[in-house]
Amino acid sequence: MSPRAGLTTDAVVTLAIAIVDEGGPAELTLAKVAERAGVAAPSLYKHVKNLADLKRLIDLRVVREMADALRTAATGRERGTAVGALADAYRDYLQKHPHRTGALTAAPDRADDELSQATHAVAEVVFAVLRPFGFDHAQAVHATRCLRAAVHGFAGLEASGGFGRPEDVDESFEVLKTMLVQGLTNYSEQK
Amino acid sequence: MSPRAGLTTDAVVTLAIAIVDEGGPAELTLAKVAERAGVAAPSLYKHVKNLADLKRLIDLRVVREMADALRTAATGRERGTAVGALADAYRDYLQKHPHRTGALTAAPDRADDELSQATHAVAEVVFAVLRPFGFDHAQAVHATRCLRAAVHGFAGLEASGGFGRPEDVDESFEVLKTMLVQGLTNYSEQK
DNA sequence: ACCAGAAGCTACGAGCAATAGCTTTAAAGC
DNA sequence: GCTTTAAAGCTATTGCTCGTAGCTTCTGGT
Repeated sequence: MSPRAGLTTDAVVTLAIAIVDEGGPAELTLAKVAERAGVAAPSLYKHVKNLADLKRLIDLRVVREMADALRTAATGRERGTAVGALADAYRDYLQKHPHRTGALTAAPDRADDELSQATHAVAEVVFAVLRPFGFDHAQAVHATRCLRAAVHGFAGLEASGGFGRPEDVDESFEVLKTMLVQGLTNYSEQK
Repeated sequence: MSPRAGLTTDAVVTLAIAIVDEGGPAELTLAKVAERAGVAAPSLYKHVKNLADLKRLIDLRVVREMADALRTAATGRERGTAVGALADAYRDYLQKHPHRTGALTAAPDRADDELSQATHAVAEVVFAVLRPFGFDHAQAVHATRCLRAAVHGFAGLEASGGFGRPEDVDESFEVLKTMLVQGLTNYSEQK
């Protein structure tokens, strides 16, 4: 089944992610992946359709990892605690892998079922966490968008070095979490 | 002073931004800019140091435009109204130019005075809007980060097509604005 | 032992950024 | 009005990248 038993698609993706993590998405090049794999560049096409496909596979893995991280963080917690844990997990992930922000920002191609499902899985976790707040469906969608936007925005800006000032970023994030929990509570009580 | 009186640096940047607006940042190439300018590619180097420099000039213009838009939106308004206007203006700008999100996400190089000053100008507007809330300096920094993160996150996700569901995005943004204004108010009253 | 297919290779073409070095043109000074 | 000078443009070239074509080699199954 696999002569030389060398590379696999997963291994290529792992090497590619390492390059992204080290130098950012712009540094990703098939030539560099091939070098790390100890292989000539064209050989990669046996495992990956092309560069765009490789990027898609990276996004897919990142989104799935994030979904897992969020699920883990949310289990066994409720309401404000769960929201806070979700936010912390999201931020932690991007702190550890700041160059992966793009994978979580890009909208999945509508025709890409695998990736669409993976991003859907992320939304599912958030939905589940918001359930105890008692939103109706439309409200839950609005609340999910707000939560995701705020946390993703914060973590993304932090990851790209957008917070230049010396003030403690952890404290800023605490303020944000408080705002969100209070905001969600108010939103669920009103109307 | 200018033989042929053809191109200027500003004109090159304008053409480049048009390309970004049409097809996204990945589509930007010196060859395409040259084609639109009616000039051979190497001629561009008389007006721009290199591709990275061109990208920096694009970012600079975008950040300055955003600062202007926010300033305009904030003038003559106060507290909640001003915060809402700021948020709307930020979102409006990225709705009209969805491919410019990157310019507002990237942290300015610390050594780049011009760009640093431009981003500082944006923060100044937000600071000014938050002044009536009576925050101390550290609080103002935290509040600015939260406000920016939430609005930028929302507008950025919307710009990249991240809100797939049919529910009204305007309404989601109204919810977010309400949360922010209430959150800022609470934050200013507590402690 | 053999054979089919997967995994690797070399060679090549096209597109892009960037540099070198030359030519043209327009503005400024006399 | 002519000359000078420097900016603005050009062609040629290099190096890097993605991607394809086509060949070779190794492996696993029968």
